[in-house]
Amino acid sequence: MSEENLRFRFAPSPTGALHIGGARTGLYNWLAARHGGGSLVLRIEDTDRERSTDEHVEQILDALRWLELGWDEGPISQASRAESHAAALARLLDSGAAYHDSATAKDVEAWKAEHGTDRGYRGEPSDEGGAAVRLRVPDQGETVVDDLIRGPVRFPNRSYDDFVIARGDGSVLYNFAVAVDDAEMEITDVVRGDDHLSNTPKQLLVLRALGHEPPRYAHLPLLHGPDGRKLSKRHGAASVQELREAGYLPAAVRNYLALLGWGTDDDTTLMSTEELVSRFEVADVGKAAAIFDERKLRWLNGRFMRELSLDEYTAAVACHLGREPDERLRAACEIAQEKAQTLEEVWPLIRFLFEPPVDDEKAWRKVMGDGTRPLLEAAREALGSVEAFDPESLESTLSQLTTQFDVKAGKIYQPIRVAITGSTVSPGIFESLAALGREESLSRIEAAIARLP
RNA sequence: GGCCCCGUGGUGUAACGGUUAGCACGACAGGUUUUCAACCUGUUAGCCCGGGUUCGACUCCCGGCGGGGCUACCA
Repeated sequence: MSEENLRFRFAPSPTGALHIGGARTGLYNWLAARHGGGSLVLRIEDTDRERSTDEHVEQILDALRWLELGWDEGPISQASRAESHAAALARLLDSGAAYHDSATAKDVEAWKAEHGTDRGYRGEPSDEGGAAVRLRVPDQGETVVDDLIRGPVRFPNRSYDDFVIARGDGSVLYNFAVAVDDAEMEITDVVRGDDHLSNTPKQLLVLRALGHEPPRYAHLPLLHGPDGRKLSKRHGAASVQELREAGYLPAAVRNYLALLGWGTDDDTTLMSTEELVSRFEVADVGKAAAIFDERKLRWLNGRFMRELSLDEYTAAVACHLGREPDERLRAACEIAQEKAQTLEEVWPLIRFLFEPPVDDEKAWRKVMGDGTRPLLEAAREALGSVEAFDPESLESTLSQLTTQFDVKAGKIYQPIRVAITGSTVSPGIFESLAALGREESLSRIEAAIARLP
């Protein structure tokens, strides 16, 4: 390997929110750039002004920032590249490598009906105004994409149309713009989705006509939904924004996404981002499409959540809830940290500390059966008289009741839990009582007793 | 239709011309436990099919089947 300066680029098209597949492509570019000590260029692929909107650009930048995937140059929009594109286009027109052609889609179809479907369309130069520009594609030979992941992939030139590189109004099209940009920005490595593999020969043809050396290419397998089709909105969480709203941690998402299509040779699953950077290699990426499975993400996220310090955890929860990370929230987080797999799951566990108990008929029926009254009354007495209202004291006091009444622990703890939280699920009962405080705990138990039949 | 890519359990993956095909998630069972989560133990399930090459193929080759992508004056 030479000492060349590696330059990667991530070029999302802002026609919607940042898709999970796009996020993985961005991540792989980021990891590869960091791993190789190179730089990452963020280019916005918005040559289609009809579908690309500023709002979508902002969404994508926002998603990237949330994922903590920084870039070294950009974002660069296509508008700022217009002059370069026009100049390159003029050169191809001058050299005869490209020509104006007024043929419509119908004309092309008719041409193929006559010449066979396995042969690409070949047009004739036209002087008509408003004609699109097509690149001349040779009938002979093949264009080879030397892919880092798949090895050499051969495409017969004959099967490609003289494709359109600029519209009648002079604006350029993707396969042309992307080739010009990659060359002029001196991109060394293009890492992108598999859906671009068949387009690569077109870009190579443009590059050749312009006299540029092509970059290295690596085409990533696509991401599919649980039904095996290309991942889309139908498959639940399909965008980074949705992942964020579902309460996942950026570090967990990075770890999970990295594992979708790539693995380590020693079976390591849980990796910090530093470790990802040091171990990731584009050439090691697999070839087969992967299915996005949220269950493993949940597990991974739980692992990351539990490894956070209490301050980090509180900050993350506060941010997710849109609250201040104050002492009260910190105390609540302390007793809930071990319990949740996503940030979204934290609030149901701690809300009893901020609001009255939830009204859950099912929980009540399940737990507040016959014989509950004496147990709750005994608990009320015990809690009223215990000296220190801390988890340790509460445990020793309440555990005495289980021997006194000769019942299983759950028989007495569950009614207390439902009394103070309204739910059968909560953080540890002693911690919960302590966090709620003596006065409020007693009043909620009192209210529960009053409600008993 | 044409061109191209891909094919290891339900999911993500590892390995290799010769292993009892490994790991993780999930599922199931049990343990622990004040609920849940976590944790511990065990079980489950895989090389798409058919030919070749080879002493030997999941691994190499060919064919089939299956899935996917591209085939726009979209990106």
